[in-house]
Amino acid sequence: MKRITIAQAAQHLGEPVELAGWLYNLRRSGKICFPQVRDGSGIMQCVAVKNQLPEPVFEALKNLTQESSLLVRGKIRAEARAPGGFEMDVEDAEVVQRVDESAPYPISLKEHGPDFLLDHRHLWIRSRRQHAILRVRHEVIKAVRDYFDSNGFILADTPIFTPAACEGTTTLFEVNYFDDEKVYLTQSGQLYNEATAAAFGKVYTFGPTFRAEKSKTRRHLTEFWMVEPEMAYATLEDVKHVAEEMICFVVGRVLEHRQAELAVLERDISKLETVKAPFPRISYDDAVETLRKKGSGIEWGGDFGGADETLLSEDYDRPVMVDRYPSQIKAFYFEPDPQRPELALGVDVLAPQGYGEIIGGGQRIHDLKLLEQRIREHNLPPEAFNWYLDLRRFGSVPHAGFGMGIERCVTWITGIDHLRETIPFPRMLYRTRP
RNA sequence: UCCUCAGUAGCUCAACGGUAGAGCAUUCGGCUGUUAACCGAAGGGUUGUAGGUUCGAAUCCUACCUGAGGAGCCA
Repeated sequence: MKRITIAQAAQHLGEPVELAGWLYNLRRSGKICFPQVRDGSGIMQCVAVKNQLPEPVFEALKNLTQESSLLVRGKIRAEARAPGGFEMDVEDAEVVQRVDESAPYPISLKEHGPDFLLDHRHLWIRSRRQHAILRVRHEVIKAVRDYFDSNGFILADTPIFTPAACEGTTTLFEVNYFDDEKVYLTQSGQLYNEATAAAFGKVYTFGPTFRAEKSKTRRHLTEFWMVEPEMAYATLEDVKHVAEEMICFVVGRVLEHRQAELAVLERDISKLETVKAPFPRISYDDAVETLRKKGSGIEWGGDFGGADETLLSEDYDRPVMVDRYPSQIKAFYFEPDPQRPELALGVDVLAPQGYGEIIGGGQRIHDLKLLEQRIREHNLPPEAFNWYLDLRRFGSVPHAGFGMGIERCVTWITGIDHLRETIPFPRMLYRTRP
């Protein structure tokens, strides 16, 4: 008998097929029962009728426990009464492993608190909502990679163990293993991206990133995934264009391929359909002025808080780009604005509906003398940056890039309220298990 | 690191100074179209920990532990 996935059911109506999965839920009467089987691709309601099945098969199904693994065989037909629109008439079934009732599956279909669910994350990811979120995550990552791959970018991965900080040493995880020097977990692949961009022209890195920030908010993870493109012979304007085009591509892909998942999550699709170029562009100066009119206490020279980002984004139906921040609140490598050297040629992209910053990037300093000066001003160890300075000694060119936090992007697109649900196993300040 | 809130049955919660309860889950019984099925019954508790106030504390006080939200910082 042919084994199919539930996602393939519509192509196999009326044929004898086998599903291999787990018991999602079971409703039963005396002589009929409705096991709902999930197999990772979907959920199929099955119907088992007592007088149409061998006694042991019916009894085994009728008394099966939640999340027991099983094989079911039968024919699938369209059925309006079944969730999903299809239903299998069970002709045979085989229990692979029965969950013992003395220690039943802990996650019921009722409500649970976050502490309990996070402790059971290894099981929680089986539930419908988590399943939908992680499938959107997969689509976002695939779309991001497809976008860069089809626009001339080379994937050039950067190291996880790094000898120096990108943006300061306070938020680094130290690794005590290497004999000759202190090594840290990467907080950004950007410095290495600049090297690979000078080798390949347009590159991106995609991987995990670590920040030892004592952050306890719904927007932070200590370990998160970031995609970082970098382009040689590029400016701030190129970054804005690529960021805008990439976001539109990613949102379009999710709308195209993940309608079912967005429906499970009850995402208001109309809030995503308006995500089209061009995105509004405002300067930091104008943003501060707007915020002060809206009642924020922000002073020129300060960075935006979460509330400020929400205030800024609420005027728009698509992401907004804010550029030219004061250099003092940006990393050492930002190119100064030639018209106003106190400003950095950096841009942040703020997602709509208060989801905050999803992209940060800009143009890098390409002048050797200026970069050396900035390294001194930031009290960074010059010897660690010697190779980085080589990039300004050997064919330095204007170049630019950005980083997008995958989890923040998925949080926005799925419309959920906490980014911990957008990664299979979140790592947070006080949570490293499972 | 700081501020706020919360810890009661496996889970979600109620009881707010006077005998610790409900729904779900589990077990048993009933039901041939259920939709987080329903109906009946049963088992299930050192109220986060330690001290204190009181005739009496889940309830009030103190400290600690754990978690959540937020600030700062960031994607």
